[in-house]
Amino acid sequence: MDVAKRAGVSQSTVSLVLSGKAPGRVSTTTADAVRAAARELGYRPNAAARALRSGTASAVGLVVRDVTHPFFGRTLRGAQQAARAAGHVVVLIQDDYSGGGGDSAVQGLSEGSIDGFLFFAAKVPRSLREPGGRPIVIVEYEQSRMPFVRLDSEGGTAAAMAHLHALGHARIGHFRSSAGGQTFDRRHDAWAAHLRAHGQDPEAQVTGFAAFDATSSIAVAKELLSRPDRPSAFLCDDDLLAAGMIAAANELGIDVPGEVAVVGFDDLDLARLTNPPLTTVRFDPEALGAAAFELLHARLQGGRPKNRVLPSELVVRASTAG
Amino acid sequence: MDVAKRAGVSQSTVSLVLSGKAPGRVSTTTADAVRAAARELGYRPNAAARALRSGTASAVGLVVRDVTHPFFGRTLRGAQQAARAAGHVVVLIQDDYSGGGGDSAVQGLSEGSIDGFLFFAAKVPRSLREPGGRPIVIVEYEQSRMPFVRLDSEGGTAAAMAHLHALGHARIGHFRSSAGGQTFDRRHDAWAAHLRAHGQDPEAQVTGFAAFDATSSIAVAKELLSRPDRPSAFLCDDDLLAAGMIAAANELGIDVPGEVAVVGFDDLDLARLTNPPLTTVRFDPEALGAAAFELLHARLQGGRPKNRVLPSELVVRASTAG
DNA sequence: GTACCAGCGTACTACGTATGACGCCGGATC
DNA sequence: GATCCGGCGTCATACGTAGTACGCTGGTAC
Repeated sequence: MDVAKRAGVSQSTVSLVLSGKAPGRVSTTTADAVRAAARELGYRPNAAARALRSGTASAVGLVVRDVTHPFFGRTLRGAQQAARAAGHVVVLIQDDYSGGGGDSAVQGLSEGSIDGFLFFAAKVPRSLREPGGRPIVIVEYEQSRMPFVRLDSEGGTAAAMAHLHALGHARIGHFRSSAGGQTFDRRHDAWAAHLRAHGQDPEAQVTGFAAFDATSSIAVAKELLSRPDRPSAFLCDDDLLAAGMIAAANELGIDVPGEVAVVGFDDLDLARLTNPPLTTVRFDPEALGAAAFELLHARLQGGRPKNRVLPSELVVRASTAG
Repeated sequence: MDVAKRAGVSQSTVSLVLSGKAPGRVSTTTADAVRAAARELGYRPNAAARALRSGTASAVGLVVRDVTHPFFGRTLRGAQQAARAAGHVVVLIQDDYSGGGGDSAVQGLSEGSIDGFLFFAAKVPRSLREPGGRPIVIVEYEQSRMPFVRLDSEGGTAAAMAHLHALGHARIGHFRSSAGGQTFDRRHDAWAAHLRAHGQDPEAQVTGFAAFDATSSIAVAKELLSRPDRPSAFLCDDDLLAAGMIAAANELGIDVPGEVAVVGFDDLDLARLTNPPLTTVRFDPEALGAAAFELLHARLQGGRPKNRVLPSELVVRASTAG
């Protein structure tokens, strides 16, 4: 090792100094000399060798099915900031972990170069195993077998429903995501619970499914808005769906919120761009990402961290008020 | 190594078989036995050891300043598909490579665990160096020092301007991205070139800058739309800006496209959700990502690949027509 | 029968780092 | 003066793989 030669010490000493284990083992003078030599030579430790020897790569993978959803970028950002503070790196892996097997990217990285995984998941297959014994923390999905961090969709839904209720809406439809997954099941359950608590039969309400894209959401929304028993308000599983519904209402000449009120979820940037702007249930994705990393980090240290549920906030705009 | 023991061969033989170098060195019978043993034991080669020994990690990093932009996810998807076909993995790194130095994630990964980098860049600092001698391919930025892949913004802008011209628009404003960078400079230059070619002075047109978020774009758009010398059409650097302008027009009671026509770039999903839907210049981000990976891969093989410029397509919707 | 060869497989080393075991040295203790 | 001890460093090894050089076996050619 060149750095060792230049500093006039052994390779072991260099390793001790640069990995921060110097105190009590190496004098300040020597440590400074090593650091100076390393800087002058532009030395960078080899990550592969370090990972091989130490068994830890100081890197965690964030696995996501679709990186495109705007909500996700902010989750990543939160995880990344938390990771950086702990001296780790987050690498993002786009992968449809279909069944926890195969030669997916996750499997490819699971041995040696990644310490653990954050699964950003609408739904997690029952068959998911911790690949190569690497710990996993699930983001936005709850199950008994694995640690998780998720959003309080129940609370958010309850707040949105209470808001609509206070505006006089009794029959409220549910425009659901066809993506499936716990997130949306929770919203649907909380929606149904509210209706039942106010003497309505959820089964009798107008509901429909659409995907998170304009073509699908507008087409389905048009159909829902054309029903003879159209409700006076719709809870939409996501701002993208809500935007689709508003676009459909505009096309059909239905006034929002006069004839139909619309509520979304997530408070995407898009929520301010629709006409009218969207009332929506906001979450804090950065906090979600940070909490997820912290759980994983605790597990890597051998701990047994507690699962977390993060709160929501209702943002009222013109699609329900005025 | 357990696999070797189980198959009754040496570790060397296992390595030969599993890395595909068996033909001519190992008999089919032995090779099959090794593969069977590996499968039964659920053996996964250690990526760190492999990277250390071979000097290549079969992984490339895609570095991006902000993963949130919808356009980006699709670029990643394209790169990932191309990489998978070549037996590589793409990891995504969110990093503001501010000056090519520091203890950024890029630097942290540059030695040993990543073979090369794709820089998805609005702008690339002059000081950017290939970290640790790892090759870089720039995405959507052109300079003489490094290989690049970019979109034909000139051609796209020319098509959009020709379209507006054919509809009778002579004075055309430019709603510009404050993000800066070559992409937008090219669009601005092509916009100016068109105007000059038709006897207009670009300097005399209405222009303004905004960021890619609703707050900024709507506020600036309102100001532009309120100018006494408001043009009959606006070219917007991005669909997000265009959506902001449409939202602002709606708020101000200005009819789109009757009083002002709006054109965006990228054909984001959002482009179908605005009211009216957006005429926009579409690119193929998947192709961009794939081309970028292919250039990097060629460089890793020691080649000197040619830079590439990918074509555009004008998508006409209601924000300019009828 | 000797020499050679092709086919098949193995021993061994290197990659660059982390770390446990050990060694040296000067000062303090009795 | 012999012993011990704390402070400071170094030696040597191991991590799991790739690849080079070598060795064995049985058949073929002379």
